[in-house]
Amino acid sequence: MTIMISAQPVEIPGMLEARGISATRQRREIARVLLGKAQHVTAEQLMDELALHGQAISKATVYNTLKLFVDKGLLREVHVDATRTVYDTTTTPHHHFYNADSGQLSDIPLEEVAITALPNPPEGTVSEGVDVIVRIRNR
Amino acid sequence: MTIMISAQPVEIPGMLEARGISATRQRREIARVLLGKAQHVTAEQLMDELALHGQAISKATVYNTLKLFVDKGLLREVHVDATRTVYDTTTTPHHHFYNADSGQLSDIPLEEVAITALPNPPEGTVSEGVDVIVRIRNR
DNA sequence: TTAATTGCAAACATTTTGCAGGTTC
DNA sequence: GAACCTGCAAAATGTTTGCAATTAA
Repeated sequence: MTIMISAQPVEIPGMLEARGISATRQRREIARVLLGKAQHVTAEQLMDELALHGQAISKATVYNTLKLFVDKGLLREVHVDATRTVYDTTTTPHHHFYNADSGQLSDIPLEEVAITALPNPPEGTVSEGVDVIVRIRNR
Repeated sequence: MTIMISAQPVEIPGMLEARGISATRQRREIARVLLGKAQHVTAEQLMDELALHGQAISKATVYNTLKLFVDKGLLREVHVDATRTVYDTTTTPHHHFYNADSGQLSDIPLEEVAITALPNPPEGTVSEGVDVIVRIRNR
């Protein structure tokens, strides 16, 4: 049996510091689990995942950290379901399929959607971005 | 002072029955407040509005009725904010501006958005529709 | 008169908060 | 050692549920 003590890449603390996030143990752990691969995760799924690896982190800290990572541009929130917030590790602009049957989200690369007409934002406002959600259902 | 007792159009009960909804007092009242004009309303706003007209309806019934109206195609749910469900009285396909500062939603008519490329839905799924949300911010 | 509907209060689920104790620089 | 961070438990929010009383067909 192999015992893995802190098998995290050296890059993680650096990546956090680069965003002005001090790299505490909990934040490194969450970064290791979440970042580095494209995925959509809820707070609960993250807590389960952490617990599975014997790295349980309190609810408060998980929520604090998710919010911090969103503020610092490491994560994006996606709202498709009224009940929970999904955190998306892909922070560059892109779109989503949302499977209404399974609740699953999947990414659509930006270049696969072409929007050739859009109205101007109302007076006094500026556009921050466009989200396209293609609602799908199992056949 | 004018006392208005049940100043609702005759059409409402008919509109409800046409959808297989029996027209109870509460449902007629909610239909009267909501339907017939394009708007975006939360459950709480609806309850406040009803209370304001001396027609308070219990939370359970408001939620039951909103869900019923959605099932029967009189309303659409919109999810832009993690915390609450917004009910949209416009049930035909269209898109939205979402003001992240004020939380305000506004409609974009279908024809003002042109999408000229979209990927095919994943194997085993079919598309149910496309929602475009233009996130805006006060200048 | 039988089934459907309502309303209350309690239950739920997710997220936030207050604060005491720990950690970091 | 000062500021920041964590974790617990409790609070807050929005929504749902169980069930007895009421209303509708």
